[in-house]
Amino acid sequence: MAEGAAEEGVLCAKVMTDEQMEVLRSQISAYATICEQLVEMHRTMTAQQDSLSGTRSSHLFADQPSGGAKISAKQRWTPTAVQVRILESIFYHGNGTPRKQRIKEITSELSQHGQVSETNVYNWFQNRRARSKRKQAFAAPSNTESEAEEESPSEKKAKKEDAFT
Amino acid sequence: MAEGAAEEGVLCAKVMTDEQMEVLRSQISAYATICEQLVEMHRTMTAQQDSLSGTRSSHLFADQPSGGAKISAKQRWTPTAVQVRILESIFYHGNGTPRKQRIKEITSELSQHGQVSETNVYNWFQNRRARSKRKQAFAAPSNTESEAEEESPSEKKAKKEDAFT
DNA sequence: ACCTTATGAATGAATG
DNA sequence: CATTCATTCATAAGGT
Repeated sequence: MAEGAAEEGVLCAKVMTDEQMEVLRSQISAYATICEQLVEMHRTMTAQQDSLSGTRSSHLFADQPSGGAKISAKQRWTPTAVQVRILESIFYHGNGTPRKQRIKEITSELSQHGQVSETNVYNWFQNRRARSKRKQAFAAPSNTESEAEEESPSEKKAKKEDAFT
Repeated sequence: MAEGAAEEGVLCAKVMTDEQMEVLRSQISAYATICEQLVEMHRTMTAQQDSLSGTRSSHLFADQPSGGAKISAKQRWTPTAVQVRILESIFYHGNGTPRKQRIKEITSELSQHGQVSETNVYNWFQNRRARSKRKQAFAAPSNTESEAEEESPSEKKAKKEDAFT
């Protein structure tokens, strides 16, 4: 499983090659896909079971009861795993500037996997971009060009670039 | 599970910081955990549904007997006493909102007393401020008494307001 | 050893 | 957009 690779990277060194990176990347991707499928499968089966015994015990990972009797519900939107995946994928795809129309489309698509509003989507992209940028700021304040190494007090640490959540 | 056991002493040019590693690590861990739970759940339901056929399809992906998703290592940054003192002092000094540049300076200084990243510092101030504010919510509803602004730099205990419920 | 508390980190939403 | 706020989650620390 993925643990092997992860552990390897840590135990042996603090660095990763592009290849290793790719491996991890695809592994995570695989997990994501599998999870989606499982969720779907589970949903179906749960629906079936409900007809018989109404045994519901799925509050594992923020699968909010759509349209359920949420009395003291959370006020804050929490995207489901599937939704995050979709959003991430869109974000990653390069469409960094979702227009009004685009937002609607995305919202529409996400609605199939849970309650969501256009504002949610909008905020999500805003936050995503901002945080991505901030990480870069933290990460690379130094010049990208290979110039004279300044007298750094310590090793160049803190390069926080988001993976691909 | 130990599939990446080949790349041992690879000299890597492309590096990954501990933060990045941690992100990946937790992501994989999260997916692994979710997958396990889903598999388990699915298994249970399948067993329920057709207790006669006993359809087991849970070995689709990875069904490992051992505690697989246990990838843990360094997880959370914990400031040293000295670092806390410095941070506390800076916070007390009035710089309520440290800018990027300021963060870097502080990080630099703290680095002399232990490993820190700018993200750590950033988070620290965020939390510190939030917490400080929350504390006053109880202390001063509308009293005319002296309003306590801060605590002593190195002494900031007394945080027992569980709010309600 | 478990339970509680403190606190670092993540993130949706708000504000400028 | 850039920052900030508020809430929440996860986990290290500490008490019983």
